[in-house]
Amino acid sequence: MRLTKKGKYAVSAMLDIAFVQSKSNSFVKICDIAERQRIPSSYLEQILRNLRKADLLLAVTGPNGGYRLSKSSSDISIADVVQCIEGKIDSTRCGGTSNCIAGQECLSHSLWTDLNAEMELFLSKRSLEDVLKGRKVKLSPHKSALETKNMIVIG
Amino acid sequence: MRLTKKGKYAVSAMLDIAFVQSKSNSFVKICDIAERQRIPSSYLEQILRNLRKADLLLAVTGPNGGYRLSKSSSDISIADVVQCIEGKIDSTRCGGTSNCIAGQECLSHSLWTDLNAEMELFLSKRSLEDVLKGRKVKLSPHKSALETKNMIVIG
DNA sequence: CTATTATTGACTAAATAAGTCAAGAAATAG
DNA sequence: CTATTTCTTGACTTATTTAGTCAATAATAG
Repeated sequence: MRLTKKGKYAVSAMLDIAFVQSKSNSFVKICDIAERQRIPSSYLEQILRNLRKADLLLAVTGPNGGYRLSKSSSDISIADVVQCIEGKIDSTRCGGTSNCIAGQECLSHSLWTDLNAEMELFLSKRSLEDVLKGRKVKLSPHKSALETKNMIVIG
Repeated sequence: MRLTKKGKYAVSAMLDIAFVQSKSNSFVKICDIAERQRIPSSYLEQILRNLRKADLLLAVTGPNGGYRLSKSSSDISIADVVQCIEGKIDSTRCGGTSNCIAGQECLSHSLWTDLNAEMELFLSKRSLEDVLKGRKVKLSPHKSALETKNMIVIG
């Protein structure tokens, strides 16, 4: 299981949407998420696109459009989000074929697959809601231009 | 905690050395490890160099020289090896400063640090010896040139 | 119609990982 | 002492992946 900036952006974006939704019920725009979460918006486009294709998000085009979660934030795990973006990554040397070396499964093979399973379990036990509730969400104490636009610091 | 091919090569090499040592007590040469584990030998040089600098290996130059573990295979964890090669990597967006966004710790911050801790724990609970014992080590059933050179398939 | 917002896909740039090389230094067998 | 074996070092190249950009398109509300 790989974990890059892209996957973390995705989680941040999903948490942002989940949070906004829990307050207002309106659709959330790419540019707003990008601004709050400090993610390049054209990059975020790509990411949300994939989350939508995986049916984790719903999108509505046009004025007052934007994104919403496709289901409750308690029904979407962090693993769902990460796997959608990073893909099913196997962490073995052989690419999961067990043909590591000269047609044999290597000794470290199960070490890596076990580690992988461990990570997946960890992330699948945590829903967006769990993570949101894990911390008090508060407005930033600073008063920058961004923050006055109802900035939510939920990374 | 990052985990690249390089780190996996390192683990394979350490397991190889641990295994050979458990049988013969002789020093293990780079080129033999490289051949058995299918690791480019000039790349492996780099890797073993780092393991040696970190005092996980001892090296002896000259005829009949090579490498040995600096301590018992039960006293070297997979985490030791991986961290030596990959470095202490933090998996947060902020680089561990907790200044993720606008000076605030992001919500996902502890998610990533917790995941990191989980991985580190997993790998530090497993010594080279544990991994070696986890699987029957056997000679390859095929009879290639390589295998006849006492090839040990322990990846 | 017009403004707003997502959609798409091809593109570039930056970063990192993977691998190579050549010259050197240490140890030892003979 | 000398030749050989083996590790040592650091700079180098190449390949791969990640990160990010852009411009044109489609959908929808008012």
